[in-house]
Amino acid sequence: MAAVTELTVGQVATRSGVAVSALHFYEARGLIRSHRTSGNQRRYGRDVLRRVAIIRIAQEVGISLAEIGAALESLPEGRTPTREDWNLLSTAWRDQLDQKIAQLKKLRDGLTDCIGCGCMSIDKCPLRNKEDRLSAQGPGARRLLVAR
Amino acid sequence: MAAVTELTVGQVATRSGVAVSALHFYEARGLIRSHRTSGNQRRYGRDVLRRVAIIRIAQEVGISLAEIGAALESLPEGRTPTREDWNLLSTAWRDQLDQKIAQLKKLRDGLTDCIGCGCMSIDKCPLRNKEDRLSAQGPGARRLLVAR
DNA sequence: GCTTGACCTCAAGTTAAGTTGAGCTTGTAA
DNA sequence: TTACAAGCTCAACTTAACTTGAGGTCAAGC
Repeated sequence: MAAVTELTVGQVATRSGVAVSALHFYEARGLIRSHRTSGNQRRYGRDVLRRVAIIRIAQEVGISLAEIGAALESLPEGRTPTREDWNLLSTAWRDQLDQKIAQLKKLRDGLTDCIGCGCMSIDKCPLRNKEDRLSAQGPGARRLLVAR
Repeated sequence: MAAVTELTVGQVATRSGVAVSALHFYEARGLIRSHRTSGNQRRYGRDVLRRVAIIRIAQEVGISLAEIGAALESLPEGRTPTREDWNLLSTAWRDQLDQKIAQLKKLRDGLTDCIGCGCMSIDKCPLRNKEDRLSAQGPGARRLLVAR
């Protein structure tokens, strides 16, 4: 064990808590990169750990891999985020998280208001009316699922 | 147009804002029920509107169709919720929503703390360490977050 | 030098929640 | 009575994020 500069997939998997297959997958999606040994095996620099950590955090925030990839890509030279970059990314992602939280809170308040009210009787419930409004928006109105 | 007691799929779709195909799907999953005309077309009682409204609300809370089905099923006689039942369901679901909100808040606070900190150096970040614990749950796509 | 565990590639499977399409039947308004 | 919108069934497709498996290679310890 001389220089511990290079990591195998297995080592990255162990240290990051992400399956080998997931790492392959991220690489195929362009989220991480590796170079190969003469025997065609992947070797990673240590910065891959940071990258993977960022990916997982962003995923928890609810960001899709595609968006994460775009965010990383949009960094100058597509580099692994420095501390400065990370501030930008995490701030943006925190804002998204804030929005999501706010949305869920609104829904919860709706639910709370509904408990014990006459909602189920007919037509009065704010939650249900919200539904109605959606259907009233034109012929063949369809409720579109908002992308995450 | 005598008794307006029975609804066709199309009518239910229009009034609930849910696509016909989705109604078929819910029926296949046992979430709603219909009876058939002599010509094999579906007819629904009006209570289906209430059921569908409940299903959509629960989905928005982040409950899966399977869980929604189980909840409805667990009602005595598998009936469409009365106001009393609805109180139970909505209370339970609100609690789940509360938990989800709390979880996201924790994540946000973690992100906030991380902004500008030395997280990216190595091993110190609370978010990263949390990740380590969080690995390995099961095959297939993992739904980490609330949809929408 | 051989065995064994870690790797490699590529294709196909998985889950959720529906949608889309083909081919055929019903119901209703003119 | 006929046209045509609305319904029916069933299979296959969709997206995201991976996992699983088959069939074959690499590397390291004994």
